[in-house]
Amino acid sequence: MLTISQVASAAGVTVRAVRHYHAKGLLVEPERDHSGYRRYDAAAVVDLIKIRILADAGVPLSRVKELLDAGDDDFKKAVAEIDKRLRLEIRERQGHRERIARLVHGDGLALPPEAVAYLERMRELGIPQRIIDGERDAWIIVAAQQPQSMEAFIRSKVGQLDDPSVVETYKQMEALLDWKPGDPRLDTIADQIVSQLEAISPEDWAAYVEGDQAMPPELVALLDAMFVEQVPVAHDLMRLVEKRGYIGWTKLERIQK
Amino acid sequence: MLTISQVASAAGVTVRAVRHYHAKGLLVEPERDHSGYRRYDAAAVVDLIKIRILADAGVPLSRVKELLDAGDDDFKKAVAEIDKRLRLEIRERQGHRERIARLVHGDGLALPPEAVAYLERMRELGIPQRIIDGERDAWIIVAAQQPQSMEAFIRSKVGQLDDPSVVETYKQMEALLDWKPGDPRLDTIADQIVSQLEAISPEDWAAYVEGDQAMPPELVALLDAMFVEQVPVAHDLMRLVEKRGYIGWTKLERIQK
DNA sequence: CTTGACCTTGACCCAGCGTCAACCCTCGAC
DNA sequence: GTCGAGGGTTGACGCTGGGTCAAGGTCAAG
Repeated sequence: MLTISQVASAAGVTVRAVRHYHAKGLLVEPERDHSGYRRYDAAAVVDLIKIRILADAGVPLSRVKELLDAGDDDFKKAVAEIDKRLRLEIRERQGHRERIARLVHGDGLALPPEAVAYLERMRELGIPQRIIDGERDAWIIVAAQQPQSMEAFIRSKVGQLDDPSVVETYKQMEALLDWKPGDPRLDTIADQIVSQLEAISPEDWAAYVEGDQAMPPELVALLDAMFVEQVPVAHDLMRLVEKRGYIGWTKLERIQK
Repeated sequence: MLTISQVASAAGVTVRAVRHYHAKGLLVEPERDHSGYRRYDAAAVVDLIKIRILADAGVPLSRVKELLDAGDDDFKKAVAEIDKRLRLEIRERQGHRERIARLVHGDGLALPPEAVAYLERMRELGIPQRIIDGERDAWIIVAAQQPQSMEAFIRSKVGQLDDPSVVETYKQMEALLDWKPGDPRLDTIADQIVSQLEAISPEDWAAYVEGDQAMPPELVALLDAMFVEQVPVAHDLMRLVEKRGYIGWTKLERIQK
């Protein structure tokens, strides 16, 4: 006859756990001796091991209880499902490994490789770090909300970097970060931006509109808000661009005149 | 400016979680508007996404807090450790998959393949199921306590099944399960067992002793107790065998005369 | 002005035990 | 016999990461 600490150590669990299983009805309470101590037979050890195998596999104790007095068929089905969950959890963890790896690598946050490449490209082209940081934060938010469309979004942006005047505008943007609302130099910038938009060929424009189509309006609004928030003159600039026939920022649209 | 539900949905978390992160000091409380509502900027979304990446990877929130304001080096070290844990968890789950698979397969419990093979061999030899069930339960307990030595233990037992008289004794054991203490037929059984022990060659006996060496005494005691518990005449039988010069059951030792 | 959707804080609830607390029981040594 | 160490007993609170009320204050639209 075994005491509670003996069954517990034989099965590799704690005394507290054994009592917990009694309380939950997973393990039948054994006889007590004259002094009220629980007295176990060795079969209890086997029962405990069964319980641990299931519990270790992540089965909630309430479910373990059901399974212990389930038929052979139900049991097999349940085990198949547990196995499915385990496989899923393994895949999830593999995903988490990738995501935390991206936290340290390169741009220090969770972005898919194509986005990292895009930001890298900007750096190569000499675009100021502050601008790139702003872009990065925007992409992080996009990646969190529309991970499956990231590739398409990036594709529609990456081509623009081939135009030297676009790169030039990005470079000028850094100074603009510190301007105060009402700065007269904004007119020139607005002219530049609009002339670049006008220079886009109709096919490219169509592709661009197509690519941004998938971006939900509230995400566009959020990104615009980020811009307005972080750049004091953003609001002024957007109004100037609007006067010249284009509305928005993240997603620019031609206004009907 | 964003409300709490807007940042929450932008980052893919619940409103409750955002407030929880404030309470835990993970996310700085933003300004409140005139009515006491929290007002967020878009940077909070990026912060939240960072938090989620770490938390999803299984990092406790208290640790996440430390990591958020840790230096680059410490952060990298921490991420390396998180990754190590994730890999470990993946391997654990793979182990759990095997163990639950063994729960349904074959002998219905978590035994390594060599033990399953041993029990299978017993069945082939026509040894009664009740005896095999008893063996199985014993092996389960051994496997739980000394998983690394299972192979050695099994090896030291499996050879014995090649002796037809041993198999014969096993077969007679079934009837013995139902005998009452004091049964006169026990003398014959004890004689049989002892004559089998005497027939073992000195080398085999040495190998047998060697193999059982690794089994800790308390485990031996537990298995003996199991035998005594489940077989009413076990105690009598052990005393009869003892009179003939051998002590124990799970692990038999010659007594000095 | 009302309505319904949001916001606020505070408090309780869950698993799966760990960890006291306060008390009783047993066993071996003296 | 009695003392102390080391079992056992029940009961209650603690921890994580929030979910889920509750009881009210606000906001925007009709």
